[in-house]
Amino acid sequence: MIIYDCDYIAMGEKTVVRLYIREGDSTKIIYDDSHEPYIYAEALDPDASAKITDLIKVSNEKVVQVVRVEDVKRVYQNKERDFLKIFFRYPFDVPELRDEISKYAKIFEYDIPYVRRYLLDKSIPILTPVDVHTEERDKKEYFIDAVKTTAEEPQLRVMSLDIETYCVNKGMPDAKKDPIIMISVAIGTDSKVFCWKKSDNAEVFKDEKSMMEGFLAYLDEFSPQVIVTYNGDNFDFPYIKKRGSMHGISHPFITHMKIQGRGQHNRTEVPGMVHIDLFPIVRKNINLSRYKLENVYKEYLGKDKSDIEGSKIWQYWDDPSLLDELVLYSKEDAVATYEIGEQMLPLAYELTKIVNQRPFDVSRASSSSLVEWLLIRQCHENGELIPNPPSSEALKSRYRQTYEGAYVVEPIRGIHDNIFYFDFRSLYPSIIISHNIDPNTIDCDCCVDNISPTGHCFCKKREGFIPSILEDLLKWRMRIKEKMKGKTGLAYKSLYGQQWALKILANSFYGYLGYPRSRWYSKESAESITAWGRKYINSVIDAAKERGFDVVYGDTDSLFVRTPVKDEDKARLFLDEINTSLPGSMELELEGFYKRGVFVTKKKYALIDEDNKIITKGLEVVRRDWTGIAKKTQEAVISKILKEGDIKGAIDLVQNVTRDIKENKVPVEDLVINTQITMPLSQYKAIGPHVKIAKELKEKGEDVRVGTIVSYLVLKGSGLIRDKVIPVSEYKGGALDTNYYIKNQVLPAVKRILEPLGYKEDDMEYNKSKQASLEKWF
DNA sequence: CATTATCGGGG
DNA sequence: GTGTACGATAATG
Repeated sequence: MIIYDCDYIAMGEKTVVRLYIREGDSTKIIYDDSHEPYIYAEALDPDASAKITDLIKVSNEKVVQVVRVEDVKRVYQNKERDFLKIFFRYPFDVPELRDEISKYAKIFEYDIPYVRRYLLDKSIPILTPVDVHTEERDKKEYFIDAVKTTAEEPQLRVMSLDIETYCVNKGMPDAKKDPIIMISVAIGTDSKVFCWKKSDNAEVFKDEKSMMEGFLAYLDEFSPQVIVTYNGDNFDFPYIKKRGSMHGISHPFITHMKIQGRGQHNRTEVPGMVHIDLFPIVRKNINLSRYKLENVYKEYLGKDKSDIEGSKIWQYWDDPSLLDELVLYSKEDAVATYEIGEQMLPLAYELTKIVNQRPFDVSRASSSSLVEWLLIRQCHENGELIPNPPSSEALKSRYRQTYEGAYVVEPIRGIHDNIFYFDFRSLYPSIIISHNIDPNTIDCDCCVDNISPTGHCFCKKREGFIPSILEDLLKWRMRIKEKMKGKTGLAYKSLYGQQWALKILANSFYGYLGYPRSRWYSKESAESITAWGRKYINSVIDAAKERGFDVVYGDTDSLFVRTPVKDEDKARLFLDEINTSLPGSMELELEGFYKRGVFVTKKKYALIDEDNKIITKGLEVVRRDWTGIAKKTQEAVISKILKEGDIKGAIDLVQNVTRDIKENKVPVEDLVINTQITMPLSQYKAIGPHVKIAKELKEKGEDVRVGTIVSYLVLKGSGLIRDKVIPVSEYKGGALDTNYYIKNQVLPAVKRILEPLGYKEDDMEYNKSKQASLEKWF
């Protein structure tokens, strides 16, 4: 069997953990009431223990009190000390009483979510095959014994889910009025669409409610352990809950669904089902210019799928001759989601196993959180107290202090051909290990020969907590890479996921040390790492130059070198030489070859590979509140530069666009600006153009609400932008503010690329440069 | 210059 | 859930 999820409930006087288990083909729940919530505290007052024991508080007509207090010894900051271990009945009693307790003692481990606490204390392995000893009590199975790992490796049942909704209005659908018209699922290559209009390619129901019930019956029958969605946290799941409750559907999927977070950025889960939202995972782990499902499917999996513009979906639903196209589109969305899931789930599973927390949490965690959970686990296993997170004052001051970051070579600006991209990926982990960098080894009084370029000394006699964990991770990764050799299929996939997960974790330690919210924050450590890093990358840059490479750009751990022709042997030779000279686990890798690149400034460049695939860093900004003309012009400029290597051509292109704008040759739809209303109109302190229009439309009795997208044009005039805007719906021709469209839309979009290459705004604007020189002349 | 507001993904 | 995102950019104040 395999434990794939867990949560807790209050049952009578006890807190009971529910472990969700896959056994053979079925799912079951095992209960555990043997773990009490607790925190630690260090007494400030000789009577602290008695005073804390006597604490009592009435909150919401419930009596909250401490269950008991024990005296314990724990290691904290390298010393064994006396602490109080304070027990509670329920996890939510902790926040009720912790301020009171703080009056008598300094509290520790008071903010560790209960399920985390449980998994930590009991060492329950998640997603690892186990045998669990249980006994039956009150017709429920109770966990009694430690788990034993077994060799059996059951697969979790995975299903993807996607919904389509009906929405005529501008903006995103509103669950209060816009119904769900289709629900699609995919399991492997099988897929299915539930809908409520006649179609031969879907399972048809009489209305939305019965369609939802049909879907839920299917869900019960298949009972997946894992549901993958694309942005289900913020859209599909909350939408289903809302519509389901409105219809009075009583099903755990509807009634027990928990939506955490507010407004945007939710986390949505259903007890006993692991909801993996692929959108945040893909965004964190793959570099793309856009993250629409369609883009990810094409750029990451190399597959096409049909696309229907969101605002037009209702038309496909209303027109019986188009309905099947919508059914197909919906089905393809579910299939694409499933396939992306197949690629990303091994990583999510392996991260889950390494940090041993719930897959739901792990799949949504930042890499700094993952590192922290790993450190917490190790710290706990060492019998030490977990350091507290920073207080809000400490946090503020941490955010204020900055330090010198990585070495970034100012790029040779312009277009370069035949670029090899070297990556120094394990640079920072290697530095941390070889120099034993840790908040607790810094500035010891016993060593003098391990001093960072910033002047901090790190102890060589005592291995640091962080370097030791990091070293284990890297060794582990090397073992996995050995095992991968000769493996195929599922075994390979799982190992690949494992080494990927380990790499992500190892590469996050530096960031963790410099991240202000970290429990093991150490600015001095972080800046010593970057200082040593600058030293190493510089030595590699020097070596590259010595061998006749043109170093075009370098940042932190990466190096772009230009060669007259693509000479892979030369690149490999250089790599081998460098790697024999580098210490320990430090390794330079040849990550790729690009036939052309344009380097603009630090952190801003675009590259094109031999398959004409373009990747950009820091340049492209695609936003809904940009006009079509700005987006199109930026895209054309990047493409012109990379595909034709023609900067002059790009300048001409921009000049032509500005001319077209001045001569009113640009279609009006390319000049429309779309901006969303995000709060009630009365709450706005700054009245932007879209708010001004929204207020006017509301006056006229139009349906304007939170979520409405206002589409407007900017008319010729003077003063603030909001004083010269008009809703697209009311535009009947008339002079548009060509200057605004040029100065505030098109030029800013292309300036970020062309200006650092030596061109001025005036060079890009039609007639401008000529006029300026003429004026001078006369 | 400081403050306020919007973007992303989803239909 | 014993934890509430973020970094960049534009317009107003």
